[in-house]
Amino acid sequence: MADHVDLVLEQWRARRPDLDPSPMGIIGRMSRLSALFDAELRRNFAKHDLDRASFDVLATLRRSNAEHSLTPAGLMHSSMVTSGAISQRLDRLESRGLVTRAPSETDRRGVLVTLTPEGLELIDKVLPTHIDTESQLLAGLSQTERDQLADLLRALLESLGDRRD
Amino acid sequence: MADHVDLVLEQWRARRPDLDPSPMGIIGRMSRLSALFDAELRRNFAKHDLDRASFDVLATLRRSNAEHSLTPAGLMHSSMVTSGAISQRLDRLESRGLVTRAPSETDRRGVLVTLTPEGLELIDKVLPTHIDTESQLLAGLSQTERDQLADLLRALLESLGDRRD
DNA sequence: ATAAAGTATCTCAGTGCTAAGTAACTTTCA
DNA sequence: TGAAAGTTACTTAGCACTGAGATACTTTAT
Repeated sequence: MADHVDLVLEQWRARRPDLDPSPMGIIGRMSRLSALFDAELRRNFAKHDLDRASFDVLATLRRSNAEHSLTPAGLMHSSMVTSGAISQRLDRLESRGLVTRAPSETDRRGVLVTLTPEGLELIDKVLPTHIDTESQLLAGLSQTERDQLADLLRALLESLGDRRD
Repeated sequence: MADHVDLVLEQWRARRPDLDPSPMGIIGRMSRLSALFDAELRRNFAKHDLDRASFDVLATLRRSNAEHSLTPAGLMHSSMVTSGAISQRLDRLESRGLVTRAPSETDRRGVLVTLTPEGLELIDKVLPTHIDTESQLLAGLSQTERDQLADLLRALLESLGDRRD
């Protein structure tokens, strides 16, 4: 069995036999899988008039605490995008009435972002379809394989400094 | 041991115990790893006055055949971006003198993209540093773990229809 | 008390992508 | 042969992100 990356590796070994392209066997595959996942998840978001960026923010607020609230900095750390991107995402969500921004009560620089009832309703509607979509994307692996894969990915993330906070 | 995604899974189980978030244990981790990989690889490309998009095109041409040539459609399939993105990437590379575009001899709609000597020199200089960077990103896994991971990712890609062509 | 350093958020110009549409050409098939 | 369908590459508007910088506030250190 062979996928597209196997072809790429073969080509490199033919053209540049002096280099060892094996790291691409992991990083190249991860990159292709991410692109495939993104395309499929985007299709589902579009059905609900959402995009990945908005979904990420709504979902992060939904799971954060019982009040469904978080600071922009908290959203930034969870999403791995810059502060500018968060500001713009919040502008869009706020103008659609899905989140509110309120001044922090303890820090006058700070802002508290909270899901509105409309935001809560939307994310609770989309979430099950999102998990279904993800589940279908993984349907080609057995439960054992999925567990092994999750463990290896966790080990890799930890080795790169990814922590709980 | 726990990474950021373990926290996310715990939060979902607390807020929505009716849903099974386990698919995120794979798809969420893949997404975080891709973001970390991208950031690190970009740092290396920038040292050589390149970006990921340009590197992808140059590398695909470099490994494709002895003439280092390919059609825009071939580049598109390999890169998983739209035809418009390829046109724009080629505009940039052509204006920097790293590739040429010539009319196809067999199909008057077609174009043949070829590395210039400057393009070849650049990609051959960057390639070893790129592989080094990738190798360091994977240094936290043993060789056995890397092989297991590559096999699982290949199986997943194949189940999603990724083929050699 | 105050200066310096640090933090939180936002703004904006520049960049590269997608989606949709166009134009030119090739293939299929009645 | 000729019309319809398919392919190839390109153009453009719109979008979301980054990186740099600005502003306002808080913490630290003297």
